[in-house]
Amino acid sequence: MKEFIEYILQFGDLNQQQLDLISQKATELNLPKDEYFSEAGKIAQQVGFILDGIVRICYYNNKGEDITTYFIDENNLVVDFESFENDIPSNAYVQAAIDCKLLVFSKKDWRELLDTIIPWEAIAHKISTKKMKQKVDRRSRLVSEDATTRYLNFLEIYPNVVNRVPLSYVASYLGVTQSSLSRIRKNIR
Amino acid sequence: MKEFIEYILQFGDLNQQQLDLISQKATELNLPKDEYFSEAGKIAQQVGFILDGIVRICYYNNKGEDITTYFIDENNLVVDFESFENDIPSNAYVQAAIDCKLLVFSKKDWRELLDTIIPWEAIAHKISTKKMKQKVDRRSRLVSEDATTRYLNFLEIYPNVVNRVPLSYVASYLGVTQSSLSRIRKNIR
DNA sequence: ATCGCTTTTTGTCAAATGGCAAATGATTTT
DNA sequence: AAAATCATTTGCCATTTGACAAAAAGCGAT
Repeated sequence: MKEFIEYILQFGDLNQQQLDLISQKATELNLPKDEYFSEAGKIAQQVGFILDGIVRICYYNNKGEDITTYFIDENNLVVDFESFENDIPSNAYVQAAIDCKLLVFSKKDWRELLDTIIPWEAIAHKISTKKMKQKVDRRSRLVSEDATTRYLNFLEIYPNVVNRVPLSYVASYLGVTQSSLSRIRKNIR
Repeated sequence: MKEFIEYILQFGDLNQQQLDLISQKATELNLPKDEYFSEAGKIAQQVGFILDGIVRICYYNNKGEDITTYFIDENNLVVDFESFENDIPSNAYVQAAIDCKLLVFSKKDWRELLDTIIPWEAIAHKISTKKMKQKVDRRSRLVSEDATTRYLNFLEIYPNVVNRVPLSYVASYLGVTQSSLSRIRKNIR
């Protein structure tokens, strides 16, 4: 819980009473590898914070290939805000890439926090904006680089991910085949 | 102005008095081709709405190449919300890809609207979330497709852009060289 | 129409990447 | 430990794309 408190205090000030209220709403959730946190076509029902593990965002392209578009690791929020806030179906899967331990807020509780804690909305908004911006920037920089540069960039951005998830997830994130990525890794060594 | 009113009413209800107030704050701006609406390293100072023209978001990668990461065309908002709201430097250029006519709100006026018109914040938030989500999705889908598919997809998403901006902008957006894109176009015909 | 400039197309060749299949390695189950 | 299963690496060849340079096309100013 401490990690989450620290996380949100980066985005705004809250007093002890408010922090206690937030703590009360959080529940722990163990999400085993391969299970979904939320699914495409369904409305996101919860906000999560990763205490331990790695989650990936993915979808199936028109060839039916499973494409990872993002990784989220420890001490970060997991939520499709657009789906969650507006009650519209998400267009991506959020799946545990490895066994995860999450802190979870239900939509009901999250909305209660919004109503009760005045700065909460501003904090949530800041987090959401910052995270989406980060995602746009990261993915934008994937397009115009060669595969090796993309991989090196990936290592910088996600130092704690590469050796914990299957190669195929990283390959689809980078937009190369698994065999190409394997060769790229060989050349770097 | 009518276009802008219609645009924002998609995201929430406002009465006539509120709409008038908004109209008063808007000023028209002609932005000639190649001029910047906002620049990397500087704090975004205004919100724009494109009445006519096309704007592109771009940056320089570590090889010094000019990379377009996004196009924005008529009847859409132009703003780096993260920079604008938090007064932090932007990391991208926003440039007129062709001559543009914009509706512009200064930061001061925009904040006055936030203070005066209660639903304004929620509307701005919805727009910002939706636009960023769209951007993430569009760019995500660029990585895992081959160049021809990416181009066809571009045509669908930006039917009004392709013949109005230089080929080189489209090429860097798609992550291919200008000559490759030229060949791809030839093969499609 | 012509000149000068920019943009786009094309040619040639080299390098990067993909597709497929087999081999190797790692992990789990029996 | 052996078998079964899954993940990763490698080989081979075809295809795509990039790099570079030259030609062609488009466009505005005169």
